[in-house]
Amino acid sequence: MGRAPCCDKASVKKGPWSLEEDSKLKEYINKNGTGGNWIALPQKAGLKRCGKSCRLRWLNYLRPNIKHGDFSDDEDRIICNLFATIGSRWSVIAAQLSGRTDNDIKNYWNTKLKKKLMLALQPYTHNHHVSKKQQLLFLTASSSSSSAAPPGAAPLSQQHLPSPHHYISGGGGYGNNNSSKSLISAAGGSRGLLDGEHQLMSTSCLDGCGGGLVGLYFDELCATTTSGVHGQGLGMESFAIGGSQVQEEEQAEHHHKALLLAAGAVNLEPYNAAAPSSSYDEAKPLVGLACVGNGAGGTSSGFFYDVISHSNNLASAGDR
DNA sequence: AAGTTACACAACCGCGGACCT
DNA sequence: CAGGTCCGCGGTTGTGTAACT
Repeated sequence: MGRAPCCDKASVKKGPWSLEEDSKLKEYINKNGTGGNWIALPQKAGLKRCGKSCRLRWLNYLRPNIKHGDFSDDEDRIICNLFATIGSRWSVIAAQLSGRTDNDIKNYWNTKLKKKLMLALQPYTHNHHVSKKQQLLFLTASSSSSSAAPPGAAPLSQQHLPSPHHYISGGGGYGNNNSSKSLISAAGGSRGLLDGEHQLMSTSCLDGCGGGLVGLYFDELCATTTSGVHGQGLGMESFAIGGSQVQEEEQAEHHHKALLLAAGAVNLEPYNAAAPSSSYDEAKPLVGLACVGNGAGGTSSGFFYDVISHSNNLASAGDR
Protein backbone atom coordinates (compact mmCIF):
# COMPACT_ATOMS: atom_id res chain seq x y z
CA MET A 1 0.00 0.00 0.00
CA GLY A 2 1.35 3.37 -0.96
CA ARG A 3 1.72 6.24 1.36
CA ALA A 4 -0.77 9.06 1.13
CA PRO A 5 0.77 12.33 -0.05
CA CYS A 6 1.06 14.97 2.64
CA CYS A 7 -0.65 17.52 0.43
CA ASP A 8 -2.10 18.06 -3.00
CA LYS A 9 1.03 18.81 -4.91
CA ALA A 10 -0.87 20.39 -7.79
CA SER A 11 -2.41 23.10 -5.68
CA VAL A 12 0.45 24.07 -3.40
CA LYS A 13 2.96 26.76 -4.12
CA LYS A 14 6.62 25.87 -4.25
CA GLY A 15 9.84 27.80 -4.30
CA PRO A 16 10.99 30.84 -2.35
CA TRP A 17 8.70 32.37 0.23
CA SER A 18 7.37 35.87 -0.24
CA LEU A 19 7.30 38.47 2.55
CA GLU A 20 3.55 38.18 2.60
CA GLU A 21 3.67 34.43 3.13
CA ASP A 22 6.28 34.84 5.83
CA SER A 23 4.21 37.32 7.75
CA LYS A 24 1.07 35.22 7.40
CA LEU A 25 2.81 32.17 8.80
CA LYS A 26 4.52 34.12 11.54
CA GLU A 27 1.34 35.83 12.55
CA TYR A 28 -0.63 32.61 12.62
CA ILE A 29 1.90 30.69 14.70
CA ASN A 30 2.45 33.57 17.11
CA LYS A 31 -1.28 33.70 17.63
CA ASN A 32 -2.23 30.01 17.62
CA GLY A 33 0.96 28.02 17.81
CA THR A 34 1.56 25.15 15.43
CA GLY A 35 -1.32 23.21 16.94
CA GLY A 36 0.73 20.07 16.67
CA ASN A 37 -0.42 19.59 13.11
CA TRP A 38 1.62 21.02 10.31
CA ILE A 39 -0.49 19.41 7.64
CA ALA A 40 -3.57 21.36 8.62
CA LEU A 41 -1.74 24.55 9.42
CA PRO A 42 -1.33 26.08 5.96
CA GLN A 43 -5.05 25.96 5.27
CA LYS A 44 -5.85 27.53 8.62
CA ALA A 45 -3.24 30.19 8.08
CA GLY A 46 -4.49 30.93 4.58
CA LEU A 47 -1.36 29.72 2.87
CA LYS A 48 -1.13 27.74 -0.35
CA ARG A 49 1.82 25.80 0.93
CA CYS A 50 2.57 22.24 1.94
CA GLY A 51 2.64 21.70 5.69
CA LYS A 52 6.17 20.45 5.49
CA SER A 53 7.23 23.57 3.70
CA CYS A 54 5.63 25.69 6.44
CA ARG A 55 7.37 23.72 9.13
CA LEU A 56 10.72 24.10 7.42
CA ARG A 57 10.24 27.79 6.86
CA TRP A 58 9.29 28.32 10.48
CA LEU A 59 12.04 26.21 11.98
CA ASN A 60 14.83 27.39 9.73
CA TYR A 61 13.97 30.99 9.20
CA LEU A 62 11.03 32.57 10.96
CA ARG A 63 11.33 31.08 14.42
CA PRO A 64 12.51 33.59 17.04
CA ASN A 65 16.16 33.63 18.15
CA ILE A 66 17.46 32.15 14.94
CA LYS A 67 21.07 33.08 14.39
CA HIS A 68 22.20 33.65 10.84
CA GLY A 69 25.58 34.57 9.47
CA ASP A 70 29.16 33.70 10.29
CA PHE A 71 30.03 30.84 12.57
CA SER A 72 32.53 31.52 15.31
CA ASP A 73 35.68 29.44 15.86
CA ASP A 74 34.03 27.97 18.91
CA GLU A 75 31.08 26.89 16.83
CA ASP A 76 33.46 25.43 14.25
CA ARG A 77 35.10 23.38 16.94
CA ILE A 78 31.86 22.14 18.34
CA ILE A 79 30.58 21.16 14.93
CA CYS A 80 33.77 19.35 13.97
CA ASN A 81 34.00 17.69 17.31
CA LEU A 82 30.46 16.43 17.15
CA PHE A 83 30.66 15.50 13.49
CA ALA A 84 33.71 13.42 14.25
CA THR A 85 31.94 11.79 17.12
CA ILE A 86 28.41 11.21 15.88
CA GLY A 87 28.58 11.85 12.16
CA SER A 88 26.07 13.81 10.17
CA ARG A 89 23.35 13.96 12.77
CA TRP A 90 22.74 17.62 12.17
CA SER A 91 19.79 17.97 14.46
CA VAL A 92 21.83 16.67 17.39
CA ILE A 93 24.67 19.01 16.50
CA ALA A 94 22.24 21.90 16.13
CA ALA A 95 20.90 21.20 19.60
CA GLN A 96 24.35 22.06 20.98
CA LEU A 97 24.49 25.42 19.23
CA SER A 98 21.81 27.77 20.36
CA GLY A 99 20.16 29.67 17.56
CA ARG A 100 21.55 27.47 14.81
CA THR A 101 19.40 25.15 12.77
CA ASP A 102 20.33 21.75 11.48
CA ASN A 103 19.91 22.98 7.93
CA ASP A 104 22.22 25.89 8.59
CA ILE A 105 24.89 23.67 10.06
CA LYS A 106 24.54 21.13 7.29
CA ASN A 107 24.96 23.81 4.65
CA TYR A 108 27.87 25.34 6.52
CA TRP A 109 29.60 21.99 6.75
CA ASN A 110 29.05 21.13 3.10
CA THR A 111 30.09 24.48 1.72
CA LYS A 112 32.75 25.82 4.05
CA LEU A 113 33.89 23.74 6.95
CA LYS A 114 34.73 20.65 4.93
CA LYS A 115 36.86 22.75 2.62
CA LYS A 116 38.54 24.39 5.56
CA LEU A 117 39.59 21.01 6.85
CA MET A 118 40.72 19.95 3.40
CA LEU A 119 42.91 23.02 3.28
CA ALA A 120 44.37 22.21 6.65
CA LEU A 121 45.31 18.75 5.46
CA GLN A 122 46.71 19.94 2.16
CA PRO A 123 50.39 20.10 3.11
CA TYR A 124 50.26 16.49 4.05
CA THR A 125 48.14 15.27 1.21
CA HIS A 126 50.14 17.25 -1.31
CA ASN A 127 53.39 15.70 -0.20
CA HIS A 128 52.07 12.22 -0.04
CA HIS A 129 49.84 12.01 -3.08
CA VAL A 130 46.68 11.28 -1.27
CA SER A 131 43.79 11.37 -3.65
CA LYS A 132 40.82 13.66 -3.29
CA LYS A 133 38.73 10.63 -2.62
CA GLN A 134 40.98 9.58 0.20
CA GLN A 135 40.99 13.06 1.67
CA LEU A 136 37.26 12.96 1.71
CA LEU A 137 37.33 9.57 3.28
CA PHE A 138 39.46 10.90 6.06
CA LEU A 139 37.20 13.81 6.56
CA THR A 140 34.02 11.90 6.41
CA ALA A 141 35.05 8.58 7.81
CA SER A 142 32.85 9.10 10.79
CA SER A 143 29.75 9.04 8.72
CA SER A 144 30.55 5.68 7.28
CA SER A 145 29.75 2.70 9.37
CA SER A 146 31.03 0.22 6.87
CA SER A 147 33.76 -2.11 7.92
CA ALA A 148 34.87 -2.60 4.37
CA ALA A 149 37.64 -0.67 2.74
CA PRO A 150 36.79 1.60 -0.13
CA PRO A 151 37.52 -0.18 -3.39
CA GLY A 152 41.22 -0.18 -4.09
CA ALA A 153 42.13 1.68 -0.96
CA ALA A 154 45.27 0.54 0.72
CA PRO A 155 46.19 1.42 4.27
CA LEU A 156 47.56 4.90 4.21
CA SER A 157 50.58 3.96 6.22
CA GLN A 158 51.61 1.60 3.47
CA GLN A 159 51.08 4.13 0.75
CA HIS A 160 53.14 7.12 1.62
CA LEU A 161 55.96 6.24 3.92
CA PRO A 162 59.17 6.71 1.99
CA SER A 163 61.25 4.34 4.06
CA PRO A 164 61.38 2.77 7.47
CA HIS A 165 64.58 4.68 8.03
CA HIS A 166 62.58 7.83 8.26
CA TYR A 167 59.25 6.67 9.29
CA ILE A 168 57.67 3.93 11.14
CA SER A 169 54.44 2.66 9.90
CA GLY A 170 51.81 2.36 12.45
CA GLY A 171 50.20 -0.39 10.53
CA GLY A 172 46.52 -0.52 10.66
CA GLY A 173 44.38 0.48 7.79
CA TYR A 174 41.06 -0.64 6.63
CA GLY A 175 39.56 -3.80 7.80
CA ASN A 176 38.05 -5.60 10.63
CA ASN A 177 40.52 -6.60 13.14
CA ASN A 178 44.24 -6.27 13.07
CA SER A 179 44.95 -2.58 13.28
CA SER A 180 45.15 -2.31 17.00
CA LYS A 181 47.57 -5.17 17.16
CA SER A 182 50.03 -3.57 14.84
CA LEU A 183 49.67 -0.24 16.52
CA ILE A 184 50.43 -1.65 19.89
CA SER A 185 53.45 -3.20 18.35
CA ALA A 186 54.53 0.09 16.85
CA ALA A 187 54.15 1.83 20.14
CA GLY A 188 56.31 -0.65 21.88
CA GLY A 189 59.14 -1.00 19.44
CA SER A 190 59.65 2.18 17.57
CA ARG A 191 62.67 3.82 19.08
CA GLY A 192 65.21 1.63 17.43
CA LEU A 193 64.09 2.80 14.04
CA LEU A 194 64.45 6.49 14.61
CA ASP A 195 67.20 7.90 12.49
CA GLY A 196 68.36 10.71 14.69
CA GLU A 197 67.14 13.49 12.46
CA HIS A 198 64.41 15.84 13.50
CA GLN A 199 61.66 13.74 12.28
CA LEU A 200 58.12 14.68 12.80
CA MET A 201 55.66 12.29 11.51
CA SER A 202 52.23 11.15 12.14
CA THR A 203 50.10 8.62 10.55
CA SER A 204 46.65 7.50 11.01
CA CYS A 205 44.55 4.49 10.77
CA LEU A 206 41.18 4.16 9.23
CA ASP A 207 39.80 1.23 11.02
CA GLY A 208 36.42 0.40 9.64
CA CYS A 209 35.40 -1.56 12.62
CA GLY A 210 35.04 0.97 15.34
CA GLY A 211 38.58 2.19 15.33
CA GLY A 212 39.25 5.81 15.79
CA LEU A 213 42.00 8.28 15.57
CA VAL A 214 45.45 6.96 15.84
CA GLY A 215 48.35 9.27 15.67
CA LEU A 216 51.95 8.21 15.70
CA TYR A 217 54.58 10.72 16.42
CA PHE A 218 58.28 10.47 16.14
CA ASP A 219 60.70 13.12 17.14
CA GLU A 220 64.24 12.68 18.23
CA LEU A 221 63.87 15.40 20.81
CA CYS A 222 61.66 13.25 22.90
CA ALA A 223 61.99 9.96 21.09
CA THR A 224 58.40 9.45 21.73
CA THR A 225 55.96 7.30 20.04
CA THR A 226 52.44 8.15 20.69
CA SER A 227 49.67 6.03 19.58
CA GLY A 228 46.13 5.59 20.47
CA VAL A 229 44.94 2.10 20.46
CA HIS A 230 41.40 1.37 19.68
CA GLY A 231 39.78 -1.91 20.25
CA GLN A 232 36.98 -3.13 18.17
CA GLY A 233 34.19 -0.79 18.99
CA LEU A 234 35.52 0.07 22.37
CA GLY A 235 36.86 3.47 21.76
CA MET A 236 40.14 4.62 23.22
CA GLU A 237 40.92 1.60 25.27
CA SER A 238 44.45 2.28 26.07
CA PHE A 239 46.93 4.92 25.33
CA ALA A 240 50.62 4.56 25.12
CA ILE A 241 53.33 7.16 25.14
CA GLY A 242 56.86 6.08 24.66
CA GLY A 243 55.72 2.57 24.75
CA SER A 244 54.48 2.69 28.27
CA GLN A 245 50.94 2.51 29.36
CA VAL A 246 49.39 5.70 30.60
CA GLN A 247 47.15 5.44 33.57
CA GLU A 248 43.52 6.22 33.17
CA GLU A 249 43.52 9.54 35.00
CA GLU A 250 46.27 10.80 32.77
CA GLN A 251 44.68 9.65 29.59
CA ALA A 252 42.72 12.73 28.74
CA GLU A 253 45.70 15.04 28.82
CA HIS A 254 48.01 12.64 27.04
CA HIS A 255 45.33 11.93 24.55
CA HIS A 256 45.00 15.59 23.82
CA LYS A 257 48.74 16.00 23.56
CA ALA A 258 48.89 13.18 21.10
CA LEU A 259 46.30 14.88 19.00
CA LEU A 260 48.31 18.05 19.06
CA LEU A 261 51.36 16.12 18.04
CA ALA A 262 49.51 14.43 15.27
CA ALA A 263 48.43 17.82 14.03
CA GLY A 264 51.96 19.10 13.90
CA ALA A 265 52.41 20.80 17.21
CA VAL A 266 55.92 20.62 18.56
CA ASN A 267 55.74 22.79 21.60
CA LEU A 268 53.54 21.15 24.14
CA GLU A 269 54.94 22.64 27.32
CA PRO A 270 53.44 24.16 29.21
CA TYR A 271 50.46 22.17 28.13
CA ASN A 272 47.34 24.22 28.22
CA ALA A 273 44.20 22.19 27.87
CA ALA A 274 42.04 25.27 27.79
CA ALA A 275 43.82 26.70 24.80
CA PRO A 276 45.29 23.83 22.85
CA SER A 277 45.86 25.87 19.75
CA SER A 278 48.46 27.89 21.63
CA SER A 279 50.67 24.87 21.46
CA TYR A 280 51.18 25.02 17.77
CA ASP A 281 54.37 26.11 16.22
CA GLU A 282 53.54 27.83 12.98
CA ALA A 283 56.98 27.15 11.63
CA LYS A 284 56.25 23.47 11.50
CA PRO A 285 54.14 22.16 8.72
CA LEU A 286 51.04 20.28 9.43
CA VAL A 287 51.93 16.69 8.86
CA GLY A 288 49.26 15.04 10.84
CA LEU A 289 46.54 13.24 9.13
CA ALA A 290 43.91 11.54 11.04
CA CYS A 291 40.58 10.06 10.69
CA VAL A 292 37.74 9.07 12.81
CA GLY A 293 36.04 5.81 12.42
CA ASN A 294 32.88 4.80 13.99
CA GLY A 295 31.21 1.53 13.30
CA ALA A 296 30.41 0.03 16.61
CA GLY A 297 31.79 2.62 18.86
CA GLY A 298 35.01 4.34 19.56
CA THR A 299 35.94 7.62 18.13
CA SER A 300 38.45 10.27 18.81
CA SER A 301 37.19 13.62 17.93
CA GLY A 302 39.75 16.05 19.15
CA PHE A 303 41.87 16.05 16.08
CA PHE A 304 39.41 17.82 13.91
CA TYR A 305 39.15 20.88 16.00
CA ASP A 306 42.84 20.89 16.51
CA VAL A 307 43.22 20.97 12.79
CA ILE A 308 40.79 23.84 12.70
CA SER A 309 42.80 25.74 15.25
CA HIS A 310 45.90 24.99 13.31
CA SER A 311 44.40 26.12 10.04
CA ASN A 312 43.22 29.28 11.72
CA ASN A 313 46.72 29.85 12.99
CA LEU A 314 48.09 29.35 9.53
CA ALA A 315 45.51 31.69 8.10
CA SER A 316 46.24 34.42 10.60
CA ALA A 317 49.95 33.93 10.09
CA GLY A 318 49.34 34.44 6.40
CA ASP A 319 47.52 37.67 7.07
CA ARG A 320 50.48 39.20 8.76
C1' DA B 1 29.32 44.88 -20.48
C1' DA B 2 27.88 40.26 -21.21
C1' DG B 3 28.30 35.55 -20.45
C1' DT B 4 29.86 31.88 -17.56
C1' DT B 5 31.11 29.67 -13.43
C1' DA B 6 31.30 29.05 -8.51
C1' DC B 7 29.34 29.59 -4.27
C1' DA B 8 26.00 30.06 -0.46
C1' DC B 9 21.74 29.45 1.15
C1' DA B 10 16.90 28.12 0.94
C1' DA B 11 13.76 24.79 -0.06
C1' DC B 12 12.22 20.24 -1.55
C1' DC B 13 11.92 15.25 -1.32
C1' DG B 14 11.65 10.76 0.41
C1' DC B 15 12.35 7.80 4.17
C1' DG B 16 12.12 5.98 8.91
C1' DG B 17 10.03 6.02 13.10
C1' DA B 18 6.68 7.52 16.57
C1' DC B 19 2.12 7.87 17.61
C1' DC B 20 -2.74 7.09 17.14
C1' DT B 21 -6.87 4.48 16.10
C1' DC C 1 -1.26 -6.03 16.18
C1' DA C 2 -1.86 -3.72 11.80
C1' DG C 3 -2.61 0.12 9.18
C1' DG C 4 -2.73 5.07 8.67
C1' DT C 5 -0.97 9.63 9.62
C1' DC C 6 2.28 12.87 10.72
C1' DC C 7 6.80 14.59 12.22
C1' DG C 8 11.54 15.07 11.89
C1' DC C 9 15.69 14.11 9.67
C1' DG C 10 19.31 14.00 6.20
C1' DG C 11 20.40 14.12 1.37
C1' DT C 12 19.70 16.56 -2.71
C1' DT C 13 18.25 20.12 -5.76
C1' DG C 14 17.05 24.84 -7.02
C1' DT C 15 17.82 29.71 -7.01
C1' DG C 16 20.00 34.05 -6.41
C1' DT C 17 24.25 36.39 -6.44
C1' DA C 18 29.09 37.28 -6.48
C1' DA C 19 33.34 36.51 -8.86
C1' DC C 20 35.69 35.66 -12.85
C1' DT C 21 36.77 35.62 -17.91
